[in-house]
Amino acid sequence: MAFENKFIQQRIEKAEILRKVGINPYSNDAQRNTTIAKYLNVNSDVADKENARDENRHYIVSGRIKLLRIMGKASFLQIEDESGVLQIYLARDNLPEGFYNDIFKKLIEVGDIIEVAGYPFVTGQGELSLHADALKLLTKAISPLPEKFHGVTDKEIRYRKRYLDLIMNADVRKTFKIRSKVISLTRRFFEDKGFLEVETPMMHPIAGGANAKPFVTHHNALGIDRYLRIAPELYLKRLIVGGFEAVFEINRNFRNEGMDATHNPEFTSIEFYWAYKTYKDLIVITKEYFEYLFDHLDLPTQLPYGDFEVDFSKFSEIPLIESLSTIGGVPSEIVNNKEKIADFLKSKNITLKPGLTLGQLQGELFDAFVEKKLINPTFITEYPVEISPLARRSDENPDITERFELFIAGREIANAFSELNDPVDQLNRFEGQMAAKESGDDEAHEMDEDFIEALSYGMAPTAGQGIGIDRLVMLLTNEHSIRDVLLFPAMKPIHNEELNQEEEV
RNA sequence: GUCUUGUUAGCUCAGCUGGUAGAGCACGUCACUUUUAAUGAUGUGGCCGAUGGUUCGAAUCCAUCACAGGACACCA
Repeated sequence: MAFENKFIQQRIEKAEILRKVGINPYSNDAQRNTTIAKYLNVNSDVADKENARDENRHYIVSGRIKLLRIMGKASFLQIEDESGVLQIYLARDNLPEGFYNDIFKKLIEVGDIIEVAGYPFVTGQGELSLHADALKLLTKAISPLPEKFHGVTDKEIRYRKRYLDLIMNADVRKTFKIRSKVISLTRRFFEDKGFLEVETPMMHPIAGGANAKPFVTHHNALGIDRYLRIAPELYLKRLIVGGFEAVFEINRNFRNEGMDATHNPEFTSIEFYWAYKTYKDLIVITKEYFEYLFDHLDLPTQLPYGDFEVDFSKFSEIPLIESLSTIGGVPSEIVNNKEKIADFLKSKNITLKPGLTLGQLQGELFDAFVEKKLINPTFITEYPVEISPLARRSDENPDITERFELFIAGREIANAFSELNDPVDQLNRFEGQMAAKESGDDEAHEMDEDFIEALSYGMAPTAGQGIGIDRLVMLLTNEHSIRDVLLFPAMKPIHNEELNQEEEV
C-alpha cells in the first residue's frame, strides 16, 4: 500500500523534520510512572489545596492525543490511555525554549502518542488536569484520526478496522472486556468444579459432533484433506472413555454456512463432559454457572435485551412436548399425531419438507410457536429422539431423549444431554444419518468408526453440554449482532483481494 | 439465497424534476496563556463504489457487478 493520501504525506514530512532536529518520532524510551485512571484517582484531593494544585507531586503519563486546543501561548490537549482520558495544560513558558512554537505547535498533532510530565492541578472549569513541564513524542501517527465529534460510525469501517473503532469508541472496549471476563470466569468456574481443561484437534479427518457443513483444508505432506472441526464433542467423549471424568474445552468451531447477525464462520463455545452425571445434574450446574457469572461480572440479574427484560434469577424447566401447548398455544390433542401436526402447520402457512417423522414435526412446532417466546432462561427438556442423534434415550420412554436446550431471549444458548453410550445404538443412529446424507441432507452426521470403537470399550454414563460463548456475550452486553462481540468478525474481501485470489487459482 | 436501504473529501453528512460538487470537523496560514466538539479570519482538499447504457450533457435516470446495513428464508 502506498501512503499517497495528502494528509499522510504531510505527516510523514513532519516525522522527517522531527528526525532532522534530533527527535525520534518512534521513540522506544517510555518513562510513564502512572496510568490516567490512577492519576485521576490519586489526585482527586488536589481541588481542595491552595490554588487547586500540588507542585510537589510529579507524574509522567502517556496516551494518544484525542483533542487539541491551541490558544496562542497555551494549549489544552486530551490524551487517552487504556484506563481513561486526561486533560493536559501546556504553556509556552513552562517548556524548554522554542519547544512550544517550533516543535509542539508545528509537529505534534491529534493521533500522536505522547508522554507528558508535570504536576496535578484543577482548571478554572473544575477539571483535574496535568500542568505539563515536558512533552515527549513516543509515536507519530501518520494517518489522521477520524472526525473528533462523530468519530467513526460506519459499521463496515468499524468491523474491518477494529483498531480504529477501538481508538474512537471507548465503549467498544467495555464489550470486549466483558467477553474476556466471561471466558476467564467460565474457565475458573469449571476448574473449581474439578474439570480438566483439554485441547482436542481442530483439524478433523471426519467432521462430526454436529449437523453442519465443514470447511475443508489440505495437508500437503500427507496429500489428504482435513476438515476444520464443527464441534469437539466426539473427541471429548473419547477422553471420557479413556478415564477422565470431567473435561472441558473452550475454543473455536468452524461452520461453512451463511453469515448473519447470529452466525460467524468461526465461533467460540465451551463444551464440557461429566462422567457419572445426567442432564439433570447439568441443569443444576448451569444455574450455578450463571449465578457465578453474574456475581463476578457485577451485573444485575435483570438485564435489558432489546425490547425484553431478561430475569436471570428466574430459570424454569419444561418438557418440549408440554411447551408446545402451554407456551406455544398448539392444541394439546394434536402434538402427538403426525397427520394432525402436518395439517396444523399447513393451516398456519408453514411449508414442510415431505416425509418428516413425528419428532421432526414436533421440532417444527417448537421452532414456529415456542422458541421466540422463551425470554427468561428456560430449559426445554425431553427432546424427541429423531432430532437428537447423539443423546441418550430415556429409560422410561424410548421416543424421547434425556436432553435439554437452554433458551434465553428467544434464542438457544446451550444444548446438553445425557450422552448416548450404547455403541450399537450409536452405530445405528450414524447409519440413519448416513441414509439422510445419501438422500441429500449434506449436514447429516458422518459415520465415525473410530468413535464407535471407542464407545465399544465402554464410556461411563456421562452428561455433556455446549454453550455458545458469542451468543452468551451478546445477551450480557445487549448486543444484537455477533459482529459486535467479535474483535475481528469475518468480512467478505474487498474487490481487489478477491481478484488476486482468483488469479492464483 | 430473496427482498430492501446505502456507497459523494481523511471522518460525519447535504446535494430536489439531469446542466460537470457543498457544509462541518480535520489539515495549511494568521490571531489568541484556563479551554471543554475552544473561538475568529483565511486557504488547500473530490475518478461522486465499479462497469456499461440512455442523453447534447449523468453524482443524479436505467442495467449489471462489488461491498455494507437491515429484514426474511435456510441452519442445532
